[in-house]
Amino acid sequence: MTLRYRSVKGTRDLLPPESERWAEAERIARETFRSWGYAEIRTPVLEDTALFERSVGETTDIVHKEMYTFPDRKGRSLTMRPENTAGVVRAVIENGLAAGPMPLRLYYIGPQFRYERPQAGRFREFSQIGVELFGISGPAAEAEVLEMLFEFLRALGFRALSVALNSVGTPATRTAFGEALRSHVLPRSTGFGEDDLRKLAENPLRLFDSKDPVVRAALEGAPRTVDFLDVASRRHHDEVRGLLADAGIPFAENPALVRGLDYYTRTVFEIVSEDLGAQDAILGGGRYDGLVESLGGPSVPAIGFAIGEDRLLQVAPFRLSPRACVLVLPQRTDDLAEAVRVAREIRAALPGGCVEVDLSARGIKKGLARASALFDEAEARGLDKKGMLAVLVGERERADGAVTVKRLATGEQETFPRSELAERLGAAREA
RNA sequence: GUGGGUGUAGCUCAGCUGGUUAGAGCGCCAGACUGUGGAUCUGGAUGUCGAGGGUUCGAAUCCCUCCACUCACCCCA
Repeated sequence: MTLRYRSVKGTRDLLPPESERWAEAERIARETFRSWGYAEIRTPVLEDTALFERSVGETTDIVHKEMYTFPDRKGRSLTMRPENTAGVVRAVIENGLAAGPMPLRLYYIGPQFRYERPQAGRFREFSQIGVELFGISGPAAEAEVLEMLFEFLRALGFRALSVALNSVGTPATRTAFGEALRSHVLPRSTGFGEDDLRKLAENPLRLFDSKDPVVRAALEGAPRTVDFLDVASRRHHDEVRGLLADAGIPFAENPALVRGLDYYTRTVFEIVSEDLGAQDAILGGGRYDGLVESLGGPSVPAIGFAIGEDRLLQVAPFRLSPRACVLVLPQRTDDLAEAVRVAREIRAALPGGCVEVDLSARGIKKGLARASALFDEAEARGLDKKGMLAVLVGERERADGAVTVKRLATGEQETFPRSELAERLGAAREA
């Protein structure tokens, strides 16, 4: 099959009923975050390329080789955001929010772009649901953000997830740790690939992400980030763990956890799922106390996380709650106008349900056959199977000012005056 | 960027070591059937067999190149 047009590599169409699940997950996210005092922020997809080079880190792979960067018509270098924290921080500074009352609580939902080879769970256009909390340097910030996160995950039906936790300390401890790590690995680096040698030279922490057995072996007995923490970071980390335990949040220390973005300080965390492929991280986050200042704002501490919405939805156990559904079947096109009026009344009587008119008006038989097909798919489409009704509008009904209501699950049906429609359907829904 | 796998109808796939008009099931449309369902029967539409080139009397089938999809590395959500 040779299609003239197809979606761009790494992008995809989200079709019903999956698109309905996304909408529901986003609704739950908004409801949860709002109840904790977080408000939505929407920032542009396009930003100045330098913003990401400065924030995400010039030695990271994201900036190195994964950005959608291009010159606009005036020759300015623009980039489609590979993540949303940098844009949020830029917006917070630019609009004066960083100088306003703290804490500042924000969340976002939207598409992000990275120019990578697609594979299971990884796309060039993907969506993230993220949260950023500004202005709180104490461990209460970690506790709040993680407790809210777990409330959201539980609302999506997750039960067994645990968050992996580590501390990368301050930039100073990070540098010291990097040096120590390099001295440990360098003598054992024979057999390293080109990429790993580059990482060793530029950003040795990143070696922890490697799946190469040679690298893994070289990391045996390597120093750990926690051993290099300054006193304050050490205490901060201990307090975070205490607060998480108090809040009943399942977590596990992971000394090898090093996030891929350079701006993290102290706390970093992530959650992985066994039900995904090789790309198993469903969310990641951490503290970034220096980022606001380094992007030209005041010195404001901050913490946040980003959930990969595509991966989240792939493994989230929740299902759509069933909706009542009514199909109005005109016998012939002559009956269509009346059927549309009947449907209008039913919509008013059954808020939150769905009412469909069979616009093809191909006769009662075909209409009911179609209704049956819909009935079969009801559960997959998130419809309330038991409550599905067909409303027949034909010659006889119009002559008598009546409608016929048929319950699809049982086949029982009843004809009654149109004036009783709302009342009868209300009762039928209860039954 | 590197490697593996796969490309035949809307979907799932069959098509043996090359053989002439390219198939099945499901789905779709119509009729049987102008007022009662998931059934049945009949008919119909949709394919440059991923694309281009080569070998051959003859290619969906063999060879080459390219493209797309997919999985993994890398990296991350």
